Amino acid sequence: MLHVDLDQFVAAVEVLRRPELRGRPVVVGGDGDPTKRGVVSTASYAARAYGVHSGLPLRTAARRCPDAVFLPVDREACDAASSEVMATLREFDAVVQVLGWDEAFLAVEGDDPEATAGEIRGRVREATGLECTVGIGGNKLQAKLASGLGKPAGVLRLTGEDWFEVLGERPTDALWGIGPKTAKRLTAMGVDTVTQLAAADPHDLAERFGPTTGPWLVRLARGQDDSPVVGTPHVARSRSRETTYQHDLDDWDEVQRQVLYLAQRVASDVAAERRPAIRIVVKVRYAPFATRTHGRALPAPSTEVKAIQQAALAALAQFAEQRPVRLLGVRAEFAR
DNA sequence: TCTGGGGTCCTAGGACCC
DNA sequence: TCTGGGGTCCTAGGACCC
Repeated sequence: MLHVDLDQFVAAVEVLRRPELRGRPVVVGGDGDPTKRGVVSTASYAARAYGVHSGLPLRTAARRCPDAVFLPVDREACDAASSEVMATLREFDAVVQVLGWDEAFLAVEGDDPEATAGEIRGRVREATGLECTVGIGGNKLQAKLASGLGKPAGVLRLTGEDWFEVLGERPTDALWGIGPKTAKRLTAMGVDTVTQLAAADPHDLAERFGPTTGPWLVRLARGQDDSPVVGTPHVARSRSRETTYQHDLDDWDEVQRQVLYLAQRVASDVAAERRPAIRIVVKVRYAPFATRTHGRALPAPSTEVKAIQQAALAALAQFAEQRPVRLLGVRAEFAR
């Protein structure tokens, strides 16, 4: 099992077009203006040396690394580069599962995965000029963790044998699927490391985290994962559009107009999908950051702009509080 | 000078039914 | 003057990932 992960993908796409940026701190995110609201999508390794990383507010990034070049995300260029990479991966004799722009799993047979990994790195570089890291593992979880540890421009193997040697003493949020909230809850139970989580009682965790999540956490810590590599194209469950406003909206009529606009954009996405939506959900983030959602089922499955806008307005009407708004979102759900 | 945009999955609680 | 126990569906919220 291989996991291919492009190095600093969104920043690398910009460097490809502007070679003079190579080696420089490049920060991509928002609309490229670090004085506005927005976060870092990808920082080049030179920028990461200043403590700039994905998810960091752009304004903070500008303070930490004032000499960085700030750029907006060029979606079309990233789409194109990603397609080229994935087409290159599909030339190999393997089932390929794409995850977003810059990642893929490859289920490959063969007794020399390091050689295959090296070949993948070479072919991707040749075809696109982009560097990637390849993780090798006995399952998707191991391969995914391996690519993260092997970055940048490397090949690393992580197996059941060396799993605890490499990860055992690390905090639980080193695992794929455990974030800061879950790590904190685990710490409160006296579980700090991967080894400790692996030794936890699944029934005990089921009571605290639910019947699915609890036992899954233990399997995660043990490096166990039997999920298959799925090569069939991804079918979206939902489509959404959202906007964070540079200035909070304090006029509810304006909020209604913005929801209608977002609903119209979602409707055109839904129409392009050629699958009717069954439910519309409106998301409101009140200043400073409290987020609420309300939804409304469509009277009948539909791709119609009017029906989707009407459902969005009905969903908006369920919000009791008309306080200043920072963010609005509209999501359409498809039938399962 | 806080905290994007686009997704997925799971949980918990209430409604409803038998 | 008390009201069980399941099962299922729907909704809102939480957490996580890229």
